[in-house]
Amino acid sequence: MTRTLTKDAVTKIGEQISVSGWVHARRDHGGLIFIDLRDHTGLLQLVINPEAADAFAVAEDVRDEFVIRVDGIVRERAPELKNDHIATGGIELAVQTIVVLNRSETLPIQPFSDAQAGEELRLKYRYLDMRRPRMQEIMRRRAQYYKIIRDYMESGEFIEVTTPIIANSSPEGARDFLIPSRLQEGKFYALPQAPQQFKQLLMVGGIPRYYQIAACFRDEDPRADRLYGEFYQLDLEMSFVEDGEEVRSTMEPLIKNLVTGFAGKKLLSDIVPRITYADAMETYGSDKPDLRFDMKLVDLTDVFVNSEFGVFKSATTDGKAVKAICVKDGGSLSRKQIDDFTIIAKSEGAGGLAYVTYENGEVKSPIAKFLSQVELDAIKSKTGAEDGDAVFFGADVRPLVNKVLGRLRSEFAVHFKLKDPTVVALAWIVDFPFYEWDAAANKLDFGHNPFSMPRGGVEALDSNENKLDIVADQYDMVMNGYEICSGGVRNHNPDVLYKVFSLLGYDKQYVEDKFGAMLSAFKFGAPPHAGCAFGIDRILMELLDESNVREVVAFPKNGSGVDLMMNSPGLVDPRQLKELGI
RNA sequence: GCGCUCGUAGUGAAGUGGUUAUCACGCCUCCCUGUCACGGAGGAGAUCGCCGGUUCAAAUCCGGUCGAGCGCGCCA
Repeated sequence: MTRTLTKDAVTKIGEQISVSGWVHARRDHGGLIFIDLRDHTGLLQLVINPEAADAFAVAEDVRDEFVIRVDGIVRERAPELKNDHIATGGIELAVQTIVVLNRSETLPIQPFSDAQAGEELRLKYRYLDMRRPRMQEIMRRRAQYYKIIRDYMESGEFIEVTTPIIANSSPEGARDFLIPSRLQEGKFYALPQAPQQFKQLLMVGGIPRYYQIAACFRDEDPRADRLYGEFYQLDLEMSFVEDGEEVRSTMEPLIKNLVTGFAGKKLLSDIVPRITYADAMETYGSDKPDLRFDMKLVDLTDVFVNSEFGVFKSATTDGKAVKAICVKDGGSLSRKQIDDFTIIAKSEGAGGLAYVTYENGEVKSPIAKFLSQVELDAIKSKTGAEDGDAVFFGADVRPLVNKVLGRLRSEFAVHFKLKDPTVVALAWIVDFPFYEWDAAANKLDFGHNPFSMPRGGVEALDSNENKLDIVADQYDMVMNGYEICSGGVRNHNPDVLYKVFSLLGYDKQYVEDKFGAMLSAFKFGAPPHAGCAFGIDRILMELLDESNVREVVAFPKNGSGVDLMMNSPGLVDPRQLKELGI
């Protein structure tokens, strides 16, 4: 007999059917046994009467999560016996035979309990955790998400190309996963951190638009929004594109559709703002601001040029700044809570956290006595503070002030619950600086991506006195404070590529050694091109309201890079090592 | 590498110096013919992550260590 799904049993009243699944629950009344049979479509109540003696004997021994096949007659339940809580609650299966297809030991975790097991156990027994409805839902949602992405890219005439997984170590960027070569003893492959060079070579190869849901591998410590080891990007590149806006406007509708159509959330604004990196840092203190709430940073440096308050006055010269954020209802914060925010400010490098609060038209503040009335009035008018609000200050070198207040802005938003989970705020952050100052190494370094084209080309590289002022047509997309995409207009000119590296002290030979394929390819008519890559695990996490990327991945590694289920990484046989010359 | 937090039956939790370490779920045995979170009676199950210290007395306090989560560094 063909197998019937539990959800389809309702259409077969009076018929004999065969159903397979797991024993979800068993209720033994002594002379009558009920079993809730579960398959991927739902639950179906089985009724086993003593008259079916063989089946009854089997049912007495069956336990939760046994895998069984049952035959029986579908019958409608009497009105008083119907169960509204399940889709098949109007019917039940009067069982004739039960076959145990597989037994189950008592599960080490209870997937169907309200109290969910700790993550360590869930990952060790992921195949059991996956039986939970929530995990089942996430797997299906992920597949739908992939389909929407693929359909969009295909309709935009992007060509899917699979690039090598066994590739080369790259000198810049994240730590590589290395693979020793057996045939070329002493040499190594590496797993790609991203298909960056391959996709650029596809452009030279005349592929007009490329995309791939690409596996990327990085041996860096994870975070809640960052997986260890491997993760997936929607990677794409477009040829003959000289302005990043073309990439941004091409991809924006997909992301909007994922937000509204796929996730059913509201867009904060249908117009996705373009914010320069410089403006983002000045206004939000972050290059990935959460725009669901305002709380902008206000520059008050001018107010304190002649201040009596030394801390502020001394921060008005030499590239320093006095800035503030106004926190609505901030006056409700307790002394203890302000102390906790002060600890956060200090952890970001601030010396302290000055503040004023407004209550019944009066200013209350530990620093009020150092401030003139003119200054107090300016603070109030420039920040727009009202009764009940608090204004917090940062006074130090400008980038540090931005960073500290940017962090506090996010923390205040969490405290005052301003991050509406039903709303998604998108933004493009554009014009990233090409170089940045690496304070630890005391040298110039690449800001984002050495393969992007500095605005102005070679001339800009030569003419700019301060190399930190050079920007690139390089852009990130930000979703609710998460960086979800990074891209740029690429550098397809060998001379410019030599030049950008030479400013960091790398000679021609170094560039040729490391990027030989790209350099020689660029000598044979490389079209201008631009692209980007979306972090699709992270986007899915945010769209499905998960606070941890591991929740949207079938078999993630834990924070120590260990697969608790498979026990990887593991030891290998010495003979394998010998064969590899290790 | 660093910081913060956590680690108690199979699972999830309670227990902040003092009897036999508590509860729920799960598990085992018996009873039960309309349950669907079935019910009833009984039972097993914990060297309180590990090592050391303080104390008359430690799950509880202290030090170390291992593991986990979050954050920083890192992630072109």
